[in-house]
Amino acid sequence: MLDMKFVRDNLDVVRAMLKNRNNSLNLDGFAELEKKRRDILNEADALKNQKNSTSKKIGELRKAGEDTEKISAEVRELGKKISALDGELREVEESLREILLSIPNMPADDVPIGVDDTQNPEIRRWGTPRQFDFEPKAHWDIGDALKILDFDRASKVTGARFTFYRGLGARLERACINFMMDLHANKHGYTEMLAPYIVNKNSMIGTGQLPKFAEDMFKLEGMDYYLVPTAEVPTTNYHRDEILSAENLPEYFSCYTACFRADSGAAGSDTRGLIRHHQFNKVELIKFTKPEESWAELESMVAAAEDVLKILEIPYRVVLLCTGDMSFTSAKTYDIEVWMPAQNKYREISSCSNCTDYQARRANIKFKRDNKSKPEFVHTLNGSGIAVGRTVAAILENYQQADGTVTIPKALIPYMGVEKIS
RNA sequence: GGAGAGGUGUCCGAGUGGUUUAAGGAGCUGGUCUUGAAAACCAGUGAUGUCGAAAGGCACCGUGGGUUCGAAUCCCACCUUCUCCGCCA
Repeated sequence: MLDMKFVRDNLDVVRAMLKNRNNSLNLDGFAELEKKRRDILNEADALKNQKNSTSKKIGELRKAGEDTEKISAEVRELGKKISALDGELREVEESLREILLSIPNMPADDVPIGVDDTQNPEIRRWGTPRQFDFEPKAHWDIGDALKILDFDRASKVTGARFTFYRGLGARLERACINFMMDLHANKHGYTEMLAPYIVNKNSMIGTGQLPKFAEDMFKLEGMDYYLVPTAEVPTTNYHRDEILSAENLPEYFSCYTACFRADSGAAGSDTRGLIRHHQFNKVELIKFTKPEESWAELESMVAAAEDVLKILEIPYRVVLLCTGDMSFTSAKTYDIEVWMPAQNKYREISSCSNCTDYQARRANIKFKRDNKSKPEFVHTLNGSGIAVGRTVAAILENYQQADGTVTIPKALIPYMGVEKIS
């Protein structure tokens, strides 16, 4: 969330930001509420001060054997006033917090203002889309023909938007996970992590999924537990309510999890294939950095994610998300879009964001520059490194052959044990 | 799942109702000594959050309630850690 003082002193700036993000949140009344909070707080604190010193006096009087009945009654009255004020304060603070939790992060200055994904500038392209001398098939048709993806049985066993991988299809998914985890650990300096797939409510608030996006999540019945929508949630919350020391920053983690998204709003698009599922695999990259380092760290995080596609030799492009297309917690996001021959277009396969101090403030993650200095909020970054199911889809489409077989990218052959799927 | 024992500041650790503005260590900062360092000694510091221009105030001893003029200390609930037992991939 944003700093309350910042919102108070920059209401117009925040309002303009909301507009750029297509966010309809109304901030009327915020300033009044914030003032009310301080008024109540000051009044309550003054009364508490009076109460504390009087109570101390009672102790002394008792020791001296004097009667304290009258003065005790006075303090009792004070106590009543104080608890009334405290109750009022709690309500005001809850309302303020609710508002603050609903305000998205401030986009960085170099993020273009735009309405939707048609206004995301392309930053760079890598690789040349292959020229096919036959009509390239969609990955779901390839997967079906090779009997390595089974959507029909998944819908019987569970429902729509799930899949079974089988045989070399299952192995290809697993090979991609292992290849990505090894790459980030060995080459890019990330500490490997395996995290819980279930997190509590405070974690979901910490990274910004709650309270606003509850309908996108799978919640466990009768508990305040949620299936993780991304490894960003457990891994960023790893340091929730902690004060880190500067010498350990920046800290890099890579974490594979299955990801679970209810995504009810997205029904209707990408109904076929691996692109939009309720459960998918993803290798996530997370960084905790000092504020002054986070922009450079974002660039190197995108580079690490791009490296996956470079080594797999699949064409892609990088776009910078405009204000209207950015996620709630992000100050700046690059998407990597992979080339999908059958659809003849680039499709999102990674999203790398600098959340600046926005999540750190929600999750209370700080660091100290040295022993004497005051704690400051860290900056948190997260990025897909990369989405595994979509990588498999991209491999199937980009590496398909005229005879219906799929060759395996060189880097994955050691993980697969075979050179093609037939 | 059952039984027992715990959760105190950066760390160790004392503290069962009123100089606790949290003892005492360790640590950290400065100094003395030393060629330099260590050790020793002296002094300082003592978590974090919040309101305030500042002085200063308020909150905070796992979390949330309660009792009391006054709670780290008493009561209740919850969370969590450890030990033992049971079950189990």
